[in-house]
Amino acid sequence: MKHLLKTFKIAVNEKTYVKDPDSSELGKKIVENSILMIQEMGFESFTFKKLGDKIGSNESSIYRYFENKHKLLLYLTSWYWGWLEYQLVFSTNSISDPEEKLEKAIALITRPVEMDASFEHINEMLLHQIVVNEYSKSYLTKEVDTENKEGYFEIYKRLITRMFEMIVAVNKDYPYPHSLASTVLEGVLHQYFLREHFPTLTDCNNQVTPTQYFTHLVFNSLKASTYG
Amino acid sequence: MKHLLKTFKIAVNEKTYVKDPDSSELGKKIVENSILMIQEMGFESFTFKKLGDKIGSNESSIYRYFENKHKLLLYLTSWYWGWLEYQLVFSTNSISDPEEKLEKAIALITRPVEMDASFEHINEMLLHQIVVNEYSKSYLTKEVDTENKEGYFEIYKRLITRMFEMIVAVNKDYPYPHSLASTVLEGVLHQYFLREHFPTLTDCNNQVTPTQYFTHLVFNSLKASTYG
DNA sequence: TAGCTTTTGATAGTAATACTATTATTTTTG
DNA sequence: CAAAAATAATAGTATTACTATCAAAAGCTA
Repeated sequence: MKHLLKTFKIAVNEKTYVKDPDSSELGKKIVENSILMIQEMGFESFTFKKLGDKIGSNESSIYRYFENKHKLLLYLTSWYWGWLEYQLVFSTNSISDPEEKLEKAIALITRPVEMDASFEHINEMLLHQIVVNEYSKSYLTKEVDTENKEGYFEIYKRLITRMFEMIVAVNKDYPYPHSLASTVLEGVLHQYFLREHFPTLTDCNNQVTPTQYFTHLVFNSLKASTYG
Repeated sequence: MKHLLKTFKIAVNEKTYVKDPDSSELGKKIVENSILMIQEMGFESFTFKKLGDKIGSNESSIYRYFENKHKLLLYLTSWYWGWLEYQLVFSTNSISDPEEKLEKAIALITRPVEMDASFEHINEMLLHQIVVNEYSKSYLTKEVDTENKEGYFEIYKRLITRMFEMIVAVNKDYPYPHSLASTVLEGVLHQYFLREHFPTLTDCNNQVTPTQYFTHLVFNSLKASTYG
């Protein structure tokens, strides 16, 4: 995907970082290599000490950018959702037919991630893997309500709301548009996870895409006026 | 729910424990109080040391029952899925009509949990909360493939397979029965979570139940022969 | 380019976690 | 009652997740 502006920036909640990692080389190195390391060793094993060693920098320097690894995860995943939202808006904006628009939106949200050369220090495909494997951990915490109030999940919520609006535009009488939107957003991560680790629990594989499954799911839910 | 046999026992993978917690008073105390504590403070803050203090027992004694808290979580969640599976089989067994059977199955899986007096040391409602908040963490790990091979997720997989079979029995031409089954099982936990922490992202509330939403979702997917 | 500010690095230190090992004590049971 | 099993107590280790302090380097500015 090509951007018109070279200086285009994904805006994430400023509370996720102490110092904007986009503002320095070290900051970008922290983000770039944290993506590589979290994907490689998993969020649990990942530490700022190890990251410091890897980038030839000091643990204490990393703490000047992110309070802790939880906040870093919030930063990375917010960035991902912001990036996805940008693509969603960009590519559905001009479509006026509601069904076509929703179909396009589902395709975009469920498709395999492609690299985006606009952000040199971010490997979007690895970041997608991180979102699949770790995103739930960012909200399945005792602090979720506080953090929600502080706006850490705004982008994700906005994305779901956009899907909600597109669903309503197709069928204003469908009774569960919020739940359907959140099911798709969360469900697609789950199907990608299952395809990798529990292939017998999903139909998604080399022949069948998550896009086909979720398109079928959503449109048949919306066509129906019976049941429930 | 009443059982005919007082000695009825949910069978979980023996590898989850070092010594069967059902085999002693201390074991039952560990299980009972770990449920209370994990629900209260969250899995991350929960430690064997704190549990030991709470039950007036020693940390080292707890290690003789469970290798670590991850294994304890696998034990607790496996127990929950085993308990749910038992209820599912029990209450759908006698139903011959496939649609009615599937409808009953969805209702059971999506309904709010009721207490079961057969297991005195287990608070099923709190355990359900734990499954909602922590289950993903048991498989979103770097060890998932090894642990899957070792059978730690067998009961959950069997539950999904049972749902899969019921779906196929209703419509053998539906192209995504595995994905639909896994979406319902995982999605219902998610909807319960959203209802609690992100009410704007779900339609489930005091008026609308997860059962209604998922019943609608599944049956309209199965009725359709078009799309996708 | 000297001098000031900002950034980064190095070192040290703390409380807690997640264990393991050993030994002592209590409880069970044959 | 003795032996075995279970539990408790204590100590110890490596690692984590930080915080604090000070030194060095880089950048910027008069």
